[in-house]
Amino acid sequence: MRAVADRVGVTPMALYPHIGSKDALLDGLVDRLLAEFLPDAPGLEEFRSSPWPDRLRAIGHGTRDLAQRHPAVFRVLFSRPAVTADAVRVVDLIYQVLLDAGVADAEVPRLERLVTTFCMGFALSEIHGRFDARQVVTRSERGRIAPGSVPAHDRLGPLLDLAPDIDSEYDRDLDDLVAMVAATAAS
Amino acid sequence: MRAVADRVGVTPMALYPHIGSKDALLDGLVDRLLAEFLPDAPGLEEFRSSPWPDRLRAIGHGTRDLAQRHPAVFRVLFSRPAVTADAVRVVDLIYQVLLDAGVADAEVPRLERLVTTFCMGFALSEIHGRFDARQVVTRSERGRIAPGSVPAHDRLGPLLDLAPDIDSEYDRDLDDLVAMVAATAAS
DNA sequence: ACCTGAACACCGTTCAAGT
DNA sequence: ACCTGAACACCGTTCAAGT
Repeated sequence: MRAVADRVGVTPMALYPHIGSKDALLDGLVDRLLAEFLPDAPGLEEFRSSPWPDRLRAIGHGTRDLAQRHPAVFRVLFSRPAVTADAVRVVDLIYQVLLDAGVADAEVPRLERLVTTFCMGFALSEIHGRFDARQVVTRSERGRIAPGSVPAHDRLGPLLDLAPDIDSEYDRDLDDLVAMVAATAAS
Repeated sequence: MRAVADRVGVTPMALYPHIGSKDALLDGLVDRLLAEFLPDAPGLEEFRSSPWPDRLRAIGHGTRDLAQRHPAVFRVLFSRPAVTADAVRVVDLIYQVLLDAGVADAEVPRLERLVTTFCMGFALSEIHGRFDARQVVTRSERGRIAPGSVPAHDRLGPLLDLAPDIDSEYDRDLDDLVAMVAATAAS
């Protein structure tokens, strides 16, 4: 609040009649985030005419890009249901992807939440540090754990010392998500 | 810090020589969270001997239960790589699930991150309010959006006015995750 | 060794007072 | 109508001083 007031060139208290509270300001910020996520009018036409797997991948990458552009506020997307006009437009794009994939109408809302939950969870993990290099537990670190108590680590061995390439990993994740949507549609 | 000090019956500053900083304290908290997540010794035996789809579902539900028991600290799991002994033990259980499912060794770490990212993202969304009732955009609210601009919402119609049953939705999500793991193993 | 008091540099928010 | 000043009730952390 105080930082915002500073940037506006006003005392913090002058903001309150305009924005109500910090929470209300964050609600407004989520709007802006989602509006930014939405392609502009010509981009939207092009988006709508591409095959659904491409659209699903684009939404996945868009989510991640949004998080990287706004790491400090991205997490508020988890605490506010998407109810503004732009939010509904974003959700509509995903609903349409699922409908075009052949997902049954009744399953569309659930799969929308599944897909966005994964993409948002991945983006949040990345910007907040869950995937940081330290996660790769080196063999020497594993040595400190009672021998035989982590059999899968022992079996995978040197594979675990490789730092993952998060970019290409996410691409493969989105491929799996596309396959899952297709499978759900077929069943 | 001040609240912790109060509970301990000491001034806030007395904590610092013991815990270092608030961040270090949160690191310790994550340990406790993961230790709590892990079944106790007899439970672990039983866990290890059950079929892998059951184990995957149990991990999914365990993540959600953990979040509900500790809503205020759950989010720190996103900002710290899992490096403690108990964290490695939890990851090992998931690696073993994937290995038993027949996932190729090289794909196991990626799928571990995919599965946990979804489960953690879902749990976080739930406790932070993203799935709250308001998310269901009623038709009257949609009326305020330019007609025809949300075709998928129009097509799905009254389906969207139904409040979702999050419990059974999560069960179906985990079924889809099991199917995805099986599909990845088969390919 | 361990703890305390005072202080520093912060927060979001209320409310009476100013123009 | 719109903004300000002072104040309230908070934060995490440092550092010299006490026992």
